[in-house]
Amino acid sequence: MDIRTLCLGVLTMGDATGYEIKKTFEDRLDLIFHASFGSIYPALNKLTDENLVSCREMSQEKRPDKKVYSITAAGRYRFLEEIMKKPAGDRFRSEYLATMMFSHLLPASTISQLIDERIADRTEKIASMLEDCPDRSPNSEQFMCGYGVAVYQAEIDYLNENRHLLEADALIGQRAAE
Amino acid sequence: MDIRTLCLGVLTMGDATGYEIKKTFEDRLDLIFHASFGSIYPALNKLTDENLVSCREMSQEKRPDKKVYSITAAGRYRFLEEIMKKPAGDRFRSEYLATMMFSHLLPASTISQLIDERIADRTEKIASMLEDCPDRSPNSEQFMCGYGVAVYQAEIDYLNENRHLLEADALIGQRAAE
DNA sequence: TCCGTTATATATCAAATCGATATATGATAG
DNA sequence: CTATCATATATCGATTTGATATATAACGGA
Repeated sequence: MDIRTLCLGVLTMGDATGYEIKKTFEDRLDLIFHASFGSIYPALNKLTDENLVSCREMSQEKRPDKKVYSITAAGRYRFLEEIMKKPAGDRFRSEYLATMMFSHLLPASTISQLIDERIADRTEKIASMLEDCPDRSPNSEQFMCGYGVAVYQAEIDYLNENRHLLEADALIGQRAAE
Repeated sequence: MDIRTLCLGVLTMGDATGYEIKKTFEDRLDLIFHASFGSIYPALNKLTDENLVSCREMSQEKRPDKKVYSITAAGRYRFLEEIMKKPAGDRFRSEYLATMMFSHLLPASTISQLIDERIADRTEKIASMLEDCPDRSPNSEQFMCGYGVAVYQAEIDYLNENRHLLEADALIGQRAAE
């Protein structure tokens, strides 16, 4: 499954421009699947070439022109083929956790600050998820929203209960450095 | 922070071959930072060119020759510089969750099976984490291990409590298709 | 008023990274 | 006897990132 496939998926939910697809990735899918402009625009061009989406250009007043994409019947079929495949394993990259892994090399104050910031960030993300995801949404979106909240809340709880492990390490490092 | 930096990080914990570094990523860092052979070997070559690591070749009986890498003083300094920087945001990609997002397009049996498999996988991962991460480990490793267990357990709990949301969607999709 | 930032919108490109493949040997399991 | 797994390194096409460029309008603060 690549970004082309995910663009098809977003388009099954309704027509959209490349910009709007990026917004959807940012707002609702970043927890699931990260994608940048540099991959979305080329993906849409290729999908258009393959007749999996159609594109109509619209000129706008007071806004740049835009290209609105619609998924075609062939596109829907292709998307179904793709999501029938066994999903590959998750791929995760967190510079934050990588930093924490080496907390014993950093000053205690830096570690504490990073943890505070993380908790604040996760708290914010939970709030915006709960706001954007009311009862009206389809079940799958509610599920995803709840999933995000559950995981982020687990992270917050864990940080609050175990931050002393890292803060102790950092203190030791600091003393050794003195 | 790139894979070169993380290789330096792994080498602060002791000398290792490229293969062993890959193992470390798989066994203990996959939750944190994904990396493949295709990026690790070139990373080590470049680090060697920059004198951030040194390399000694060792011929072995009954095993292929290997190259053991050690971090240099310059490497340690560079690594510290890198982890002092503000960490970039997490980058996540889960084909599994992407599939779940469109569960209403799939047969109910497929969804149920995927959820069962996910729970089994997470349960296994927790078990192996608890096994590999006893008290002897330094605080930061215990912290990471606990973090993984907490997040995976939250996922399992959430799936058990909310799988009906997706399974209901899939049933509806199935009826509509009939 | 002027200036910086944010939002809308598309496009491109070097650099980073993935994942598959190739090569070689020994051990272990079925 | 054969298949698979573990050790070990290397390469390469394809994918993806993240930064940058371009253009216009709105909005708020100094």
